[in-house]
Formats: sequence, structure tokens, C-alpha cells
Amino acid sequence: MSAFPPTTRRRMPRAQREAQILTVAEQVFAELGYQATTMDEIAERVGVTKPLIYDYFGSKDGLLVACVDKARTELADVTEAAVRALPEETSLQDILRAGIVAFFGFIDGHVLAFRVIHTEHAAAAGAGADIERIRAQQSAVVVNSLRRSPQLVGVPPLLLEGYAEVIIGACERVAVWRTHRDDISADDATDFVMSAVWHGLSSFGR
Amino acid sequence: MSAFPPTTRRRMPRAQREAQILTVAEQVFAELGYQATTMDEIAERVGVTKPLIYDYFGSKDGLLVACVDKARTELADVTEAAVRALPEETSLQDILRAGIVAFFGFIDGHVLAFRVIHTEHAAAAGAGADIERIRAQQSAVVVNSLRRSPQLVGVPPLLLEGYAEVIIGACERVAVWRTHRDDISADDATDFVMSAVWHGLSSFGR
DNA sequence: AGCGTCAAGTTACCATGAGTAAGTTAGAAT
DNA sequence: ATTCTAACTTACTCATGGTAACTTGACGCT
Repeated sequence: MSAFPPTTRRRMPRAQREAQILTVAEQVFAELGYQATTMDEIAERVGVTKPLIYDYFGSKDGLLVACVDKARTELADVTEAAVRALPEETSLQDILRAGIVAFFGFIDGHVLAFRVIHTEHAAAAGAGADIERIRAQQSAVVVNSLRRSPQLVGVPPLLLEGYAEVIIGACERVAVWRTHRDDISADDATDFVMSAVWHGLSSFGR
Repeated sequence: MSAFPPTTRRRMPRAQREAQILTVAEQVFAELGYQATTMDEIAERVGVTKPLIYDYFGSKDGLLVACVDKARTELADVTEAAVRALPEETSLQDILRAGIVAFFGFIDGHVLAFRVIHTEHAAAAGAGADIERIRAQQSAVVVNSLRRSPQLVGVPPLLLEGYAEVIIGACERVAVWRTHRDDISADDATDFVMSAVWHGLSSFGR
């Protein structure tokens, strides 16, 4: 990945250093949790000193928010891509399933990113606005994906937003549940969510 | 509220003091968020000094966990009571609706408690086990409520647990969504979740 | 009524880690 | 070669979580 000689070149351009710090920070936050993570620890692993990180990210919270933003953006990109890859005339059910499959697939392949996403609540109250901005983007992705289907043209936007929240809430909660019950595959998880959110509980009994 | 003369009685029995500390801590955690809350602040508002709180709750995390436990227990009690008050032969749909109504009703009446519940992720990684234990209780309440209906007798337990997670995730996410969009009533929220989780998205289009 | 005892509560402290002011150098540009 | 800026460091402060050791109020008991 690095195109320069290994020994020299201690300094690097800001953008590159920022990316490197983000990668390390994601690792450390996921490994230790927000509280137990110290800025010095991250700095040391990067091979740099603390004030530089403050210069680039402002605060520990700022760094966490940047990590969450990165992780959530990756997640959103993956699910969005999965849905966009579908043929034009795909049914709503298949769109939904593809999105959910992509979600659980991403999580299985990016445990660190998901742990960071799940750490977002640890941010100070002041960062709440940023976090909500990021979540709103997530919601928008789901709404847009659902909108691909002509089946939902008549549905009012607010209701659709509500559905998006339900779907996201369901997926995230099941994902967390899965982390401490290792007998549930990504496919099982998809089936649970699909069954609940597509057919609904009304499908039982009659 | 206090039944003893205002000037004297600085000391009180442990149980009583613990309850008082919990009440104050809930207030402060909800008001300031976990990080911005200091043990000294809580101690001062209670009218006591820090080490006493440590003696009773062990750590800042311990105090948070105790608060979360209290809040979640209250929530669980309310929803469980709402469901149990239903007649024996109530349909699954009505059971579900009653539970969800109770959930959003509780949140509207106990903003502080919900904020504390929503703060639980801020706890250090070490407290994760306690938090999950508490959430598992929540899940159990939902599962038991669903079990009241004969409609679900054939459904495997694991699937039912999955549903419970979906329902809880959906409710919590929608509840958070509501907090920064004040145009959604508790009834609206209930309708969203019911529509999504009972009828499912399949009900649209055909 | 005094008195012992222990839970309730305090003072005074340490250690850690977030955050910062001011300075230092690498290396690109002219 | 010299400058000039962005990358980076040293050396701090200060708030706060946590603790050891001490003090005191109230209740039970002859």
C-alpha cells in the first residue's frame, strides 16, 4: 500500500495520516471500547504523538464520530450497491431481502466496523447531533432503496421513514443479539428479520 | 416527600440512601449524559460525599448499571402489567398492540428513564455482561407476552426470540426517532410499529 | 442514663488521561 | 541556499474517577 521506502519518510501528508489514524482508531475502539481507549494508545500505535491527533480530529469524541461516520458510510455503500445491482423490475420483497443480506454480510466481514457503530452512543451528549446526522443518512439509504419498488408509490413519506426506522432497528438489534449467540448464521438472521418485517406476525395462525 | 423534620436527620439507612442516590443519578445522567456527569455532581445534589456513593455502587459504571436496571425494570413491569391485564382469550394482535402502546406510553411519561436506558451503551466494556443480562430480561418479557396467544404454540422458541428482538429493536429505534421529530404522537409510533411488525411490508401492492 | 459498637459519612489524597501552548524540524517551492 | 509552511514534538495543566484512613451519629443494651 505504501509506495515509499520503509525506513525514511516519517512525515506524511495530512489526508494520508488522517486515514491511517482512522484505521488504527477503529481497531482500538473496537478492541478496548470507548472508555478504555486512550488517545496516547492510538497515537503510539500510529507512531505519532497525541497533539497531532487533536490537531486533526479535535477531540476524542471527534475521532470517534469520524470512525463511526467512516464505518456507517461503508455499510451504507455496501447495502446501497447490493440493492442497485438488482434488475430494474425486482420485487419489493427481493429488494428488502437483498438489503438485509448485505447488512448481515457486511457485519460478518467487518466486525470492527460494526463494533464501532455500536459504540456510537458512547459519544458525549454534545456529539449527539453529528451521530443523528449520520444515522439519518442510513435511514435515507433504506428509504431510497424501498422507493425503487413501484409497490410503494402511494405510501406517504413519513410512513416510509417509519418503516425504515423499524427495519434498521430490527436489523441492528438482531445483529447485537447474534454477537453473543454464535448459533445463528447470517442467513438465519436474515430470515428472522424478513419473516417479521415482510410477512409480519399476522401470518401465524390463519 | 420527606417525612422527617427538615433540619435534622442527616444520616439515613442504607436502602433509603441508595434509592435516593439512584433517583438523583437518573436525573443527572439523563440531563448531562454519561460522560459529562461527575460523581461529585451527583454527590453534591444528594447532599453527601463521593466515597459514600462508591461504597454503595462501586464505580461510576456500577451506578449507571443500577440506574439502567431500575429504569428497564420499571419499563418491563409496565408492559408486562398491560399485557397481563388483558382477558385470557385476547388475540395475538391485541396483545402485541397493548404491549407496544404501553411501551410508548411509558416513554412519554418517563423521559428521564428512557434517556438513561438509551445511555446504557456508554457503560465501559466491562459492564457489557450486566447490560446484556438486563436486556435479556426485557426480551424474556416480550417472549412471555407473545406466548400468551395460542396462535404461536407451534413456533420454535428460537424464532420467537428472534421476533422479540425485532420488536424491541423496532420500538427502541422508533422511540429515538421520535425524540427529534416532535410531530409523531405515541399513537402514530404504535401504528408504525404495528403496521410493520404485524402486517409486514407484504401488505402493500397486493 | 450512660456506653459500646458499627454503619453512615467525611477529609485528604493519588493516578490517569483528556486537552493545550509553545516550540521544533522536514521538505517542498522558489 | 533560503525561506516558509505544514507536520510533528515536548512539556505541561487540570479535571475527575477512585481510594485509604479517619470521624461521628444513632441505636441497642444492660
